[in-house]
Amino acid sequence: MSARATTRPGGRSARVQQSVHQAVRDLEAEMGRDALTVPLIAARAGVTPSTVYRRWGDLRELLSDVAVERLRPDAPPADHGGLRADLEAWTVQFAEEMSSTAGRTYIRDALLGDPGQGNAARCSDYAAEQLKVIAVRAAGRGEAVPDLETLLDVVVAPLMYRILFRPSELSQEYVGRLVAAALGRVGSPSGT
Amino acid sequence: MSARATTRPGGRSARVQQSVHQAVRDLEAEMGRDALTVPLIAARAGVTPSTVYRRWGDLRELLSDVAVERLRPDAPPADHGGLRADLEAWTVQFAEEMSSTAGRTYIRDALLGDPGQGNAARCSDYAAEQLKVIAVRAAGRGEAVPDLETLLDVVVAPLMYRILFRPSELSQEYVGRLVAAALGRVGSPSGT
DNA sequence: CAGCCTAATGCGAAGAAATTGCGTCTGCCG
DNA sequence: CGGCAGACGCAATTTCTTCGCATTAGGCTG
Repeated sequence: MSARATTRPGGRSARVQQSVHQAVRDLEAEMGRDALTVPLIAARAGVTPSTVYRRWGDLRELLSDVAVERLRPDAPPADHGGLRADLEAWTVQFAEEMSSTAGRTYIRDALLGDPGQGNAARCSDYAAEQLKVIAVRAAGRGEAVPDLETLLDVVVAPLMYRILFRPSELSQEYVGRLVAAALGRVGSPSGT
Repeated sequence: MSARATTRPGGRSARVQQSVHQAVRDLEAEMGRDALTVPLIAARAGVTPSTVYRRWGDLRELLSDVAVERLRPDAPPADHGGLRADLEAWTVQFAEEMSSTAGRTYIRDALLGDPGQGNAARCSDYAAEQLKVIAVRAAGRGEAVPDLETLLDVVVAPLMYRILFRPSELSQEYVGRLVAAALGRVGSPSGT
């Protein structure tokens, strides 16, 4: 289980978590991610190392928590008036963010320090939520929309696979082809 | 770059690498992966910790190396007489191996301790090589075969995405659907 | 085949990080 | 207002990590 705020926003636990997360972000920007250590972060956050170890277990889990937080979308997908436009815009932005050096690092961090796969699932849920918004919006316009599972399989999965396993450029044309493939599968069966 | 045998098979370096790799496999089986430490592995391998640190840098990279080694296919894909049968058989086996607890751990280890993405790329290359064998074999029979990039996008990527990000069962029916989707895309454009 | 040369390993010490027990304090709840 | 549970600070201990130096194995040349 990840360390989430279990107390109210004003509580001490919440303050400590916020302070530690902020320390991670600051130090990451200042000295680079590989220079991070628990004692260093703790000192910057104004807490003792043992506090960090007790709450997060180890550095990997802490970084995983921070990374997931950074991967959370900050706004609903933009509305471009049509399913294809919405999908393409969202996918291009997604690909850019995730394939950047920082994005890849966050994904890897999120995947790594993650005993129960919970953080990885949250990453996927973020994408799924965004896609669902697009899908519902399109359905409201009366458009036929691909299944959510299909979108994840056809659009998101290939992007993430390339980002994680096959360092290569993700051209806009390629992204467009993925979206086209998804749109060609309206109504396809899904599920595992 | 990963620590590979740069000397001849009989050299001392090669012996040390083999010994350390074997120690990792043994200890992983005996005490569980989370109990592994560099000093522990070094002691079992009959070397000093500093040797391990010098050759591999840290525990993550060592585990990454061992994981990639374990993910290497031990045999070419079986020949079932037809493209669809070959693809389905290979994909089912791939999905089973990779979604097992051990498989997931190896994938994560391979991804993690990997500065230049080299080990992750090797994982992808393993799958690509196997698929290429199947594709060439089918082409030799005169069958129309999907592009290799398409196979990776449509078959491998969704499997890996689900394994890494969405802990769920991979039914044989689902695998069959992925293969069917790939076969329906014979001659599709590819590339990034 | 003998002897040198490079590179990797062993060893040991010093520094840093991780783990743990115990006392204290915060803040929630009766 | 006072108790109680959980979280935190502190400090000692253990373990891991890094580094310089000496040694040795194995390749390479003459």
